[in-house]
Order: sequence, then structure tokens, then C-alpha cells
Amino acid sequence: MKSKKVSLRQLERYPVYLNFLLSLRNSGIDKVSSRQIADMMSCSEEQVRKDLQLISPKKALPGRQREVGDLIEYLKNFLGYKKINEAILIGVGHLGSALMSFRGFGDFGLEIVAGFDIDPALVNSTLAEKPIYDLGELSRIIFEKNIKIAILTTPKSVSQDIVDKLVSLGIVAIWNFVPMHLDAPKEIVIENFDFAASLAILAHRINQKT
Amino acid sequence: MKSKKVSLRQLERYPVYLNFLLSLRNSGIDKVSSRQIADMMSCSEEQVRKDLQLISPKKALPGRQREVGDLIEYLKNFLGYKKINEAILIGVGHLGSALMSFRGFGDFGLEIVAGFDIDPALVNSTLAEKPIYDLGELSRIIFEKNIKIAILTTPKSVSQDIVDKLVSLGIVAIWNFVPMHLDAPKEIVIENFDFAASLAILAHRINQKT
DNA sequence: TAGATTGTTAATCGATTAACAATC
DNA sequence: TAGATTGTTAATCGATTAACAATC
Repeated sequence: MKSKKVSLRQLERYPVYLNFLLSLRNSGIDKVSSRQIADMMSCSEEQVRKDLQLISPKKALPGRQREVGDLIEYLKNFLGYKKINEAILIGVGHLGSALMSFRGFGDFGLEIVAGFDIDPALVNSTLAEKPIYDLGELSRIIFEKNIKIAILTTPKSVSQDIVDKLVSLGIVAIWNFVPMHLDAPKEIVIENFDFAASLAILAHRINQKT
Repeated sequence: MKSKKVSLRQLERYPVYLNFLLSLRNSGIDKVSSRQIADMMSCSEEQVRKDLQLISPKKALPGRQREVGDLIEYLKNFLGYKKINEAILIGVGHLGSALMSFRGFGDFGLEIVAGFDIDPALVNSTLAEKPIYDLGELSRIIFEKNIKIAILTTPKSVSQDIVDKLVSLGIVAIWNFVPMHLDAPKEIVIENFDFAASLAILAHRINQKT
């Protein structure tokens, strides 16, 4: 494991680098300078270099541009996109089914192996070749498949109860798409994916213009 | 308009405060201390106070807790959730239809007034009482309704072309759900809502534990 | 009045930027 | 070799935390 500390801001930039490098490789480009990356990110090239140095096992050669392929490898390794984590999804509504149908999570080291809901019309059907179980089977599936990650796309009203349940069943990380604060013991990783924050920034940036 | 500068980090916290305060009010609680809010956020109470001071038109009384209702008002005003911005959504796929069906955007000052797609099965139908138009009608609708904000949920391959089109039609802000970098003139506000970043942080935090 | 909690100012911490030497 | 681009170190900048005076 890396010992150097990474700030959250920095961490958020790595997937953006990776995306950009993948698209470069797609266009047949195999060398890249920190300046090019910086232009895309609208940030300084020093920052790009610092970021990339942190995740590069071997130094780049001064004067020579970096190899796109190498950087992609470094980034994928660092971000843990090489090994796949299995996750379950709770709440197969609009958003939940969109996520279950999304094919690209494998590229990010995540695989949704099952969905859970209470709607009889959904239970025991499949979506994107993944089974949907009744919420009552939560403990059985988590135990059988040794699941550690849950994706939460439930209605607000039941979300906290489900979190309590998940925690008691040994889930260690929750990716929360429900726009509310969830209580959980400190050792549980809860990552809130909150569009309210993104929307607030959008609105603020629009207002700055005027 | 507020003249004090707000950092992005800070801006991201305001919707979380608002959410928490709304749930407090829901539980019939009408007073709150910065300590309570700080506990929920897992941050320092000084930070909470600084943040709230910035958006409060009048000072809180030393020694007395803050009024939940007042804070909610301040936050909604500051975040611009009082006036509604009309937006269109391009790409009515899984994610696009989930967003169009989501009823809660009004609370955040946004309203999706129409969707666009090229699928004949979708075009001229409605979703959540909102019309879906053929992409060819983009310029007409944007012009007629004087739309300034577009939500992008298109396939990667066509996204950049659509962005170019949107820019040429006078769109000033794009809320981008497509996991790729989009090129646009500097004066266009592009807010990327990228789950790759959120997922990277989740994975990193899980790995920290082990 | 005493306790609680506030706002303000100063100190610390961390991240970004700038300058420059190193070298392919 | 000269030009390009790198990594490293130091300087700046901004945000968070700590200390404390103010007052309901």
C-alpha cells in the first residue's frame, strides 16, 4: 500500500486524469506532457506533476513526455480498479434500476451482483441479468456471497432503518444515493453521492456570471 | 449578491446543512447549536459557525442557540433555491428518465421542462408529465422557452457534438452526467457530476481500513 | 448572576504555485 | 549540444482550528 497521504481533492482528480488518458489512447496518442493534461483540467501543470508523481512507481524521465499507457496502469492500480468488489443495491426504483443497468462499473472495480426491493412485481425477476431479491433475503445473500459494499437507492423514509440493518449484517461500506444524512458507526464508510451539492455549485457558478 | 468569497468545499457543505436542518424541523426541533450540527457533519463547530455566519444577514445572539427556521431561510436564499431555473434534459435513457421522474428538483431550484432523444419510441411521448422531443427540435424549444441550462445524460459517443450544439444555441450551463471530459468555451459553466470520483473516494476509504 | 454559546482574532495546517536545477 | 520537460525545494496562499472575549 502507498504510504504517502492523498488529499480528497487530489483523489477526485485521479479518475479525471484516467478518463482523459483513456480517451487519448483511444485516439492513438501514446505520449503526453503535464501541460496537455493541465490544459484539460484547467489547473497548473505543477499540480498535475505532483499528482502523477505520487502514484508513479518509477520516475518519469526529465525532458521526455510520459507514456500514456504507463500512466493508465498506474492510475488503475492506485484507484483499485484492477480487482472487482462485489456490491448489492437496495431499492430498485428509477435510479436503482439505472445503476443496475449501467454496464460500466466493471471499469471502476465495482460489480453489482444483486438488487433488493419489497415490490412483489420486481422480486424474483432479473434486471440486466442480475437477480432482484426480497428485502427479507438480505441477510442470507450478504452472508452467502460475503458482501461488504451496499449501494443505497431507497426512499428517504426507510433509508436509516436499512442502514442499521446493513451495519448489523456486517456491511463495511455504503454508497449512498439518498439525499439525506445517514447515521452509522464511525468505522462504517459512508460515501454520499449527493447531487444537491453538485447542483448548488452549478447554481452558484451561474449566479457568479450575472 | 453576497460579496464574501465562498470556497467550493464550503459551498458543498451548505446543502448538507440544509438537509439536516430540514429534518430537524420535521422532528419539531426549532433550536440548534453549532455543536449539534458539527457532530452530524463530523467537523469542528468553529467551521459550522464560520459557514453559517457567512450566509446569515443578521448575527446570532451569543449564548442563545440558532433558530432552525431562520437558518433554513438563509440557506435557501443563499443557494438560490427560491427561484426556479428551467432546464432541459438530453438523452432519455435509464439515468435520464430517472432524473426526469425525480420529483424533488423543485426543492433545489431546478425544473426539468422537457426531455430530448432520438429514439422514435420515446419522441412525442411524455414522462412524468414532461414532453419528450426529437433532438431536431432542440433549437426551437430552447429559443421558445428561453432555456439556459441543459442536463446531459447522453451516450459518450455523441456527447461532445451535443455540447457544441448546445453552446451554439445559447445554453450557458451544462450539468454533465456523462463520465467524460467535455470541451466548451470558458464562459460556459460545466458542472460534472461524476460518480467515478465518488467511487474512487469510496474505494480509497475502504482500502484505508484494511 | 452563571452557564452556554456565540463571533472575532490569531495560530496552525495543508495544498497550490513559483522558481529552478537536473537530464533525457 | 540545445530544447523540452521533468522532479525538487521554497514561497505563497487559503482554509481550518484554537483561544478567548462578548453577551444573552
